[in-house]
Amino acid sequence: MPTDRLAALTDAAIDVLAELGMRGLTHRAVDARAGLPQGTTSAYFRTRKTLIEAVVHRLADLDRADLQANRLPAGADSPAVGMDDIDAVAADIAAVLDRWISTARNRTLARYACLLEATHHPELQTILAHGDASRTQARLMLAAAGARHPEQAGNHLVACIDGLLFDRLAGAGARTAPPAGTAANRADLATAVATLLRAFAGTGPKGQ
Amino acid sequence: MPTDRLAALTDAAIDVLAELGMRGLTHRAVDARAGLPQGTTSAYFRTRKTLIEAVVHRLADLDRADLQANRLPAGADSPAVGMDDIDAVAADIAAVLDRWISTARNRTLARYACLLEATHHPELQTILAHGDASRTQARLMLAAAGARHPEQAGNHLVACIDGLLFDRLAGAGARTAPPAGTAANRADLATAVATLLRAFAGTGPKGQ
DNA sequence: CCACTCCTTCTACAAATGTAGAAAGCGATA
DNA sequence: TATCGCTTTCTACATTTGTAGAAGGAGTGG
Repeated sequence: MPTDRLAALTDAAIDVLAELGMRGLTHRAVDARAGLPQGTTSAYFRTRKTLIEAVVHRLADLDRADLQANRLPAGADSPAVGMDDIDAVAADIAAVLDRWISTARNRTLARYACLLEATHHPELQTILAHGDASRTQARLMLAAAGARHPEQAGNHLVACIDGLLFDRLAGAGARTAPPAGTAANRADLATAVATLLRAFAGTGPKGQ
Repeated sequence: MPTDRLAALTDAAIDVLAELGMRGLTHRAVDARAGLPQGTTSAYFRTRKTLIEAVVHRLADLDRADLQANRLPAGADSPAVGMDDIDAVAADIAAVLDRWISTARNRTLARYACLLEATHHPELQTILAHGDASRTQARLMLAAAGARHPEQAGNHLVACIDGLLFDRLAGAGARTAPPAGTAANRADLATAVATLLRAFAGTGPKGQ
């Protein structure tokens, strides 16, 4: 059954992509990273294109599973969401973000590499998965909180949260912000996210 | 005088980087893109590393010049900034962002490619330039507006604005948002940026 | 035991790439 | 004009990479 082998190869490819960049993603590098004999990747993914597509699909799957497991806490998208909940929701989101730059760092890096690649290879845009699910959730939540234009606000909100993520992953925040994986980082992210939630929900600020 | 030739090559390299990605950035590809005889890039940048470094420096320079030319309007960082100004400031920022995804798209794409590359090649992190200058400006502005933690808020603000940028460049916003270069896009960005400014300045929202 | 089928591993090879050095052009100065 | 120093162009070559196919097992049914 080649399915575990395929998964091993694809995961190795994600690591290679994260650590060596799109340029370093070669059949042989994946073999080495997976600890499998040379030629293995080439046998399973006859062309480089199929290898990249496999990576994209796996990333999409992982993200889907991740978001599924990390539903916002009960009621976050119900009309009864109040100001107190917002801090809780923000903390949850911050926890996810922090994991994405610490534990799941490689996956996140690989995703950004693929997003950039999708710019000149439109067929890769399956990676919408992440963005789309988040957007729906954001839209529902903001609508429930009484935002005036939940669709637009949701899009802006998700884009901004992704900005916080990328900043800590590859931007200046990677140097200036508290180290990934620490409570301080989660706290810092949580205040930012809370500010965003309040702002895009259209309710007053609580001070930062 | 090789300086214009160097500039031509580096600019061509930026275009190649934007259009073909890090993988497509080869000496020969740059030659072709610049319309110069094969071997030219190899003569000026003996190794690929120097070529990339040249690209990074050029991007940093261009960004510096851009930010210099696009200082926030008079008084934006003076204590007298009021709520009315915020919309004007937001519109200005939105205009810059819109240009970065329409006219200057290649430059922006190349910058993100380099940022990702800097993740595994720390010596490339000269690209701070953009982030740092923006951060300083943001911090000053927020401090003047009376934000409680201007440093932290400034960092968050810049990260979020970059998130809006990346979203339209390579994220879902590239498909869902109004087309780059249009007034509609600038307007959409402006409302998002205004919301952010108000939120991180700690002043009440005006509704989105 | 054999034949057949799959999965795995190895090998081959053309194309592309990084890099260095040779050749060629060209302006200035004696 | 001959020579020198420079920039530009061309050529060569070892590596790396993508891709295909051959060789080698290992299990299964006859």
